[in-house]
Amino acid sequence: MNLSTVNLNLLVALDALLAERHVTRAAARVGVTQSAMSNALRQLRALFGDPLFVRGRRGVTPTPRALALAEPVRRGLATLAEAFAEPRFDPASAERTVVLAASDYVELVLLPPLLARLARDAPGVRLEVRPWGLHEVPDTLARGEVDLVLGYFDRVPPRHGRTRLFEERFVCIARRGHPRIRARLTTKAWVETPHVVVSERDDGPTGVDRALAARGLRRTIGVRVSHFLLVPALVARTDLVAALSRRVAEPFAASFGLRIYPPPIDLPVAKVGMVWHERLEADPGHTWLRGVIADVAAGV
DNA sequence: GTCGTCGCGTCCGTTCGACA
DNA sequence: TGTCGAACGGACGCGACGAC
Repeated sequence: MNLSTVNLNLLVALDALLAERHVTRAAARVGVTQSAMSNALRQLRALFGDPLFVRGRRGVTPTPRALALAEPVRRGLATLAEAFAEPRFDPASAERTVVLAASDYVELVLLPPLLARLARDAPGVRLEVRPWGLHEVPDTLARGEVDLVLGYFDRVPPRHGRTRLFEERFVCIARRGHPRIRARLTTKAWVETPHVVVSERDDGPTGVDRALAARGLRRTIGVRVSHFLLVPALVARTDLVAALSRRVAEPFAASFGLRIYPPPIDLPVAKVGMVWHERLEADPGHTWLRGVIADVAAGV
């Protein structure tokens, strides 16, 4: 039988007739008139080459052929109903790998509490983190190679969703025993001492540079690196200084022998967020994970 | 965008068979 | 014989679709 020539609504009618064994009640069950149900039965009879139902005392009685069709039709309709049902996501039983793109800074801040939460609530959900800078949304997100990007985003492409996660303040760091910087950090000493700068691109000023420029100041850049976690080690072994995210500076200060200073000028507050492609907007698993990340971020 | 065709469903009326 | 329920046919409306 070529299914493309069959009106599959007839199976719904057949299922109702098998359940009700009464044409009028079967019609009411499906939501059509008795006449339409009678017409459906006529088509079913032609399709299967069998009367399927014969008149009985009160209603109709199924033939052996109709009874044989009952279970396969019921199973088929149940499968279709399941396919059309609203998709659900059960974190406790889900098996899924989620690909994130994030800088080492975001990994340091978010991954430990996020992994602890996943281990507790969704042990089958695994994370794969790809290194990525802080400021730009990678093309891999639109291509489906990455599920979620975390960072500070200047611009988000169209057809992408975004959520703000937390704010980050900068502090200044220098090694203990630095020849120019003692108990207090002055603007003059900070600007004149060479800096470690974290930047994935070398063609533009950072937020710190723009804040300095607004005051007519310009700092000396000693070295540009691409990893935040490298900064404490470089500052500890050289006379370089840095403006660094507070959440990175504080955990490393004691072990690297660093001093943390409040910035001598007001620095902008960085807003860390997550970005995803619109095709994942309604995905139940992705929606759940975004909620978990937002919840974890609220506690960092 | 308009028009004709086709399929499908509704509405209404009629016929037929089973049964109390 | 009256009632109930299935089957059938005709008129009509509606939406999809192709041709122009």
